[in-house]
Amino acid sequence: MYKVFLVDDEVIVRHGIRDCIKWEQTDFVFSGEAPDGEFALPLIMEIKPDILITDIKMPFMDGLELSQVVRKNMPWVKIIILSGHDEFGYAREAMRIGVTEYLLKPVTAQDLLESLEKVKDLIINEKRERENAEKIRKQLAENAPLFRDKFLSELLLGMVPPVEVIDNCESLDINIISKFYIVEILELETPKKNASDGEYTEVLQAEALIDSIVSKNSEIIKFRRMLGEIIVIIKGDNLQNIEEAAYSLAQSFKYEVERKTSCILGISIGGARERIQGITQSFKEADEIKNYRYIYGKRKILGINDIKSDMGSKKDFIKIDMNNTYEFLKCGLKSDVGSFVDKFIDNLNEIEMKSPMYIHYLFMDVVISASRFVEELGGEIETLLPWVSNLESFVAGIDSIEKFGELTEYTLKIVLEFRDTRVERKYDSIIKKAKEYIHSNFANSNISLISVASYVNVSPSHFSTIFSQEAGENFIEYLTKVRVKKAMELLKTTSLKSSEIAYNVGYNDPHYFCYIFKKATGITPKEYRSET
DNA sequence: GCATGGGCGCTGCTTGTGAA
DNA sequence: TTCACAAGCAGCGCCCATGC
Repeated sequence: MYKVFLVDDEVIVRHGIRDCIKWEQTDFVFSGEAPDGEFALPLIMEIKPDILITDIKMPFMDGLELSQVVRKNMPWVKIIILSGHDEFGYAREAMRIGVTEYLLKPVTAQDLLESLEKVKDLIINEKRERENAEKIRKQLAENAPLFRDKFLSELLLGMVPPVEVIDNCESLDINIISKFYIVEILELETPKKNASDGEYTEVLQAEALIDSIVSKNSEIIKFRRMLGEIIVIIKGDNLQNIEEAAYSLAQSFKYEVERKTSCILGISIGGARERIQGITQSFKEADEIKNYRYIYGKRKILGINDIKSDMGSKKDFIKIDMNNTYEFLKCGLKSDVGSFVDKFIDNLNEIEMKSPMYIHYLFMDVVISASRFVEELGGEIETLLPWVSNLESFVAGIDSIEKFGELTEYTLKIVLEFRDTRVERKYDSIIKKAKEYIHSNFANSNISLISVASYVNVSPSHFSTIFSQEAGENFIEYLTKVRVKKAMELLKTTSLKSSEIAYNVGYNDPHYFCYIFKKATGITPKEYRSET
């Protein structure tokens, strides 16, 4: 019910409104009346009505003055002005004050009820908007850690304009302002192969150790980009000090993590850069340095200065187009493998890059291209070339260009054979596209067979049939598998409640999520989280 | 308060069939 | 080969209850 308070100096008008409307048949209750503004004010303060109906011309305090005071002290009260003055000045003043309705006398019960209904709708809408805003605010607060990581990831990639960076940092309580920045990428690896061996626990323990170091230094912003990869942004006012701080910090991380856990920690350090945009530049350098860790060793702390000489020779290095291998795998013939590899080796001779380090690097690139290609065809490179699972030690055995040529030829032939066995599967591209769509949208609870079928331009029933045939499982089974896998990751790597994880992986009902999780894994989310 | 389980009903998915 | 249609069934969300 909405409380209505009436102010009018004419008794007849007051009684007319009070008695002519059958208040009990409406959503309104007549909560009080007064002959002028001054008399009305204390009553309004006490009764706290939802709607105030007031005449304009009254002794002591008129309707506009009263409206002004009420708007100031009780902004939620909606005001309906009754006036016998059809003058623009009054209406304009009423609008300036924020009066909701303006009615000209004489007013019938029907007119007033219509106005009251309009005001009621306004109150309901405002209430709904307030509730929605509160809900959104609450959700934002709950998901703040996720937003923080997402925002910082985008900052690294240069996707956020500087003005937005500062605004977002303020709202996320991140102190970003500094003269210089250095980005470090920390990569954690465990010797164990799967989660059940306690890999997660080891990685989480290592992260906790890194956290304890970071928490002692206010000049560091740290976040997790993905499981096992931590980004550290170091701030500093002085070029020399910030570089020293970055190396010293990296050593502290490495010492603590490798002494207290079985994790291997590799650290890539970008150059010191000025301005907020410099964070992206420093990150790009650190990211590039990551590639060199395959050459220099995974356990190393590598900075931009450590590899500058090698980066300089890259202009020659790029003469060998890395995409060639991938393109050859897509279109080449088995009979052409020999000549393709010969051409590759000729290029190597031409640019005089015969050191084992570069040969190892090139062979790795061949394997990476092959691996990418096989995966796109739905296969696994380890099945075709078992030594890939121990690539580093395998590559270390390549000691000449001849050996490199021999192994490259063998690798390409195996992958081409595999490719030729797959060409018969004509739905591969549709299934692949569908799976990619599912992986990008599984968190959306509205994803459905129909939406995916529409995305790949196939009718739902036909899509359902070919998906089951080609993927070996039906659409729902696949979607559930993707969701449960993500949920397992979130359970182990975040402190989100299981209900929040349910929403994050696309289930609107935490209970149903729990049921599905148990069905898929044999244990409940809670039991899974507490497992070590 | 949160996680989980049981039950119920609606919705959407799967699958078989037939037509274009 | 692709699609539409229909029947049956599983998925999903909601409500209520229980245990921690």
